[in-house]
Amino acid sequence: MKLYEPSFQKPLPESFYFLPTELIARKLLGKGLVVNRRIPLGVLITEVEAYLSINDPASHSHRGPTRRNSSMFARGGTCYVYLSYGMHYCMNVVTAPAGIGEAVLIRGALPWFGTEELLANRKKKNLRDLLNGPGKLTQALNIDLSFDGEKFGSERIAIIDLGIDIRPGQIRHSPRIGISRATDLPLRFFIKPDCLERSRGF
DNA sequence: TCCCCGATTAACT
DNA sequence: GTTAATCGGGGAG
Repeated sequence: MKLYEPSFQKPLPESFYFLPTELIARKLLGKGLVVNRRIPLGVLITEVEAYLSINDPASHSHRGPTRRNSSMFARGGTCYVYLSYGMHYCMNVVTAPAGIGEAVLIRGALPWFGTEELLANRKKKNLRDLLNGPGKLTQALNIDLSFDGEKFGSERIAIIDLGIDIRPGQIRHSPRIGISRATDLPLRFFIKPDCLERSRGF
C-alpha cells in the first residue's frame, strides 16, 4: 500500500469543522486537499486565512447572506467558492454551525499528487508560482463554482489528515492579504518558509 | 441605473 | 513598481 495514495486516506471527521475557526485555520496547515478522488489531484496546504462572523468587516459574511456568499452560511465542512475580481475562483472551508458565516480561505499549497496535470492546468513547465495564491490553487485543481456548496469528504473533494505534524513553532501569522478593513487582525497563517524547504520532495 | 471597489493574477515598464 | 482584465455587491442618486 502506497503511503500517499489518496484513495487509502480517510477524510477529516465532521467534528473537525466545528472547532474554533482560528484553530481550524492553523490545523489545516499540512493537511492534504484532494479533488476528484477517482483521478485525483492533491496538494499540501501551506497558507490559509480565517474570516470571522463578528467584528470582522473584511469577511464576506459581514453584511449577511447574499446569493454569492450563501454557502459561507452553510454548516461546517461545506465548500464556499466565489468569483474574485471577476475572473478568479477562491475556495474556502466553511466552519461553525449553519447560519454563522465563518470560513478559512485556502491561499497556498505545495503539489502532492497529479503534479503533471496541476502544471498543465496552470500552463506551467515548472513548480515556480504553481500554487502560491488562492486563484492559482483553484485553477490548478480545476475548482470552479460547481464546487460551491459541496461537502468536504464527498467524491469530488476532500481534506485528508496526512499525519504530518506542524508544530506551533513552525507556524507564522500576519494580517490578511488584499483587504482594506480589519487589517490589524493577524488571521493569516502559513508554514514557515524554511520548514517548506525541508519538506521539499514530499 | 451608475459607479466604485474588491479575500487576484500576469504581463508589462 | 504599475496596470489591465472582468464582474458581482452595495451605496448614492
